[in-house]
Amino acid sequence: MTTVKTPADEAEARAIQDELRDRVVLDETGPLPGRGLVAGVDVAYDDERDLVAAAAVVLDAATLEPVGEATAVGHVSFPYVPGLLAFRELPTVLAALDALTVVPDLVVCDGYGLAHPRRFGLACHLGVVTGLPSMGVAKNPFTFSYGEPGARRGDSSPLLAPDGAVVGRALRTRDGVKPVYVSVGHRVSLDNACAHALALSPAYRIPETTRRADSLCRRALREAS
DNA sequence: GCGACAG
DNA sequence: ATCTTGTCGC
Repeated sequence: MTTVKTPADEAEARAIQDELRDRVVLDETGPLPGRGLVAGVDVAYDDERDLVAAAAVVLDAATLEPVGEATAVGHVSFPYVPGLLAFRELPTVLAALDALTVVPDLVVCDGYGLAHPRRFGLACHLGVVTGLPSMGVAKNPFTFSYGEPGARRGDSSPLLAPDGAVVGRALRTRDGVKPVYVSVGHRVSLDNACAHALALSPAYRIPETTRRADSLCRRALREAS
């Protein structure tokens, strides 16, 4: 059972990120696109009732057919603070991952990995505590900048931190549609992460993994007591 | 000091 | 994230 420490405050949360950051592995390429089992994770909130529902859905990367899924419901343990999203989402996400009966070869997160103020976003955190290769696909550029990529599916451009460092890639998954923002989490190369993101998005802007996880966690939240 | 800011 | 059905268009 993997878990995450719930910080008492924001300062402690940042300290935990600074401590865990060194454990991120960046010199592995990860599973090849279109091969193995890929999990998608997402969460839905009901702040009124103090509830969080997480879902993990595993797809066969070759066919995109689901081979496993699990959910978990918990209580909101941390407020939403940009840069500290992992402390809000991971406790319940890890519970859902633990409930899976299959072990994924890669986990796709709804958010960022290295594209983070301290280079330790949600996907890095998840990867480090589970040991699994992980990556992030976000719907918004957060505080990062990028040049508009070409208009065709598959076109991309570097996602840049304020200091000019490349922290990910703006990737067009559909012709003429706003790109998604891909960054490495743990034990995956940026090239492979982008190839996975593209292979997982044959019909919609968002990868099938997160689309499936999104609908599943919403259903779990509705059905939660 | 102020604003911006993944989900 | 969340409030939310049908509808316009390819």
